[in-house]
Amino acid sequence: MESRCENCIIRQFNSLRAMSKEELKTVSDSKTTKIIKKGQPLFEEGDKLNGVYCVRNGVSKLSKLSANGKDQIVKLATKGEVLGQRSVIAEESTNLSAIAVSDMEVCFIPKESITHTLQRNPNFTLEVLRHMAHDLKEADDVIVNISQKTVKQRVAEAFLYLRNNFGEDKDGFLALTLSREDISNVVGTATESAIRIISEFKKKGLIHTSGKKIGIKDERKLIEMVEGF
Amino acid sequence: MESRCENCIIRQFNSLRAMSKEELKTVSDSKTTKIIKKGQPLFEEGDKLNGVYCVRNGVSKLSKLSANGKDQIVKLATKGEVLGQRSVIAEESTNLSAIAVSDMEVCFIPKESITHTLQRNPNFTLEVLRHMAHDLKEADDVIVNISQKTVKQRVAEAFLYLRNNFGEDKDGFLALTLSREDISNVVGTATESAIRIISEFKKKGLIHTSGKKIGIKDERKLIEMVEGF
DNA sequence: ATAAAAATATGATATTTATCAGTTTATACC
DNA sequence: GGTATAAACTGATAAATATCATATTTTTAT
Repeated sequence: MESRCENCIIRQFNSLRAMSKEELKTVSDSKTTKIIKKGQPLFEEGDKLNGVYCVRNGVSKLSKLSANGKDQIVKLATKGEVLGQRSVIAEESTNLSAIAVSDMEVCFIPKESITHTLQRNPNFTLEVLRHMAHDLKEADDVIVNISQKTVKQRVAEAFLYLRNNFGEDKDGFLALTLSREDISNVVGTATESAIRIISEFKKKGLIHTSGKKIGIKDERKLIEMVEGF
Repeated sequence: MESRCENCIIRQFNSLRAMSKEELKTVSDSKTTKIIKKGQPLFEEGDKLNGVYCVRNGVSKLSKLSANGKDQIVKLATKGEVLGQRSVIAEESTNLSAIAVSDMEVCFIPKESITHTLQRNPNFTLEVLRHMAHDLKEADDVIVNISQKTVKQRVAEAFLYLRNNFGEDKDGFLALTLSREDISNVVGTATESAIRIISEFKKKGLIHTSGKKIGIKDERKLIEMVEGF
């Protein structure tokens, strides 16, 4: 199931699309495809990365460990996203861990092909820059959300975010199933608090659950809650 | 007091140093120098920016208004930093307001000279990318801090940050004096809470104050507090 | 299929933080 | 220099959230 980057559709969603044919060929020749099982790390905080990971399938959480031993999930990355770029560009060890929250298929691209292109192809560099500018804006939004919204609002927002970005299955449950602990780490709260709020939402008919699966039942009310009614 | 970018030392601290002589000349010919009084905005959230601001002197807060009417300060930018880059690069209106917290001298550089260079000079683009990668890392740290540390820890950290980045005056007060409200907006808490904590720190001998000026008295204990003792 | 382990759930309580109301102190303006 | 205005401060209280203890359910491994 080895395939060429030149034919990979995923590329259309990320900065690799700004590469020239030859550059892409080099990348394709040097890349290796990996299967990462749910729960396994792509890399861990502090690692020196020798390349970047292009996500072909599945979802990874990007998180950072705090002094008190809790993880904070900073971003959920899916198909098309390139992980580890920041570290390779800044030439420093990574500040985040990347752990699969579903089975993943990723391509590892050694940093040389990336840095080489960064130094020569301004279109590519600019494209990477645009993506990073977008990430930075999102990070600003997260900061404001965490500091100004209540835990309840943030949980509601997380569910809407999960549906908008990962969709639903046939039964109306969020396609990406996270553990309660992961949810609390996205939201930035204690696991028990997240669980309590999930129970409350369920009681109020905003969501329905089945095991760890969660489905959105009353989108309007969730949106109202996020906006502060 | 009109001067040329070619001779400006500030440039050494930011991505403009990666520009060629000719590019720098173009920038210099098109730039305008502005004096911004404390409290005045460079730009406001939602503005479409026609260029970037290179800070020659003074400090600006970058903040975002939340739904409940409180500002969250995301970053404090000083000498050498270039503001508005993200917006110009992504070609979208800015997500942050920039307001002077001390008198400032800035150079406004029309976006054309920036985008033109971005498309042609990969060194420059890469340099901008490196700076943005750094900002993104810092933003991640802020997210983790806000969500995992107590308000007390964050206030302590803010004081240490202010000293490390802006220094002290002859009397041992933080060189950058922020209002209590600004401090609370950096920390992400209610103004009264910040004030209460400042009083407490003073009582415990961790800091000393004079009017709105604050000085660090016991650095070790502040550091211990940040780390959770 | 069953035991063991892990995740989810709930209650009781403690702690942290926000809010509201009011006072004092500093700052700006005529 | 004196008054108006805003900022800083303090207390009382309410609300939000974390923590600890424990029960229940689900998952995993044998």
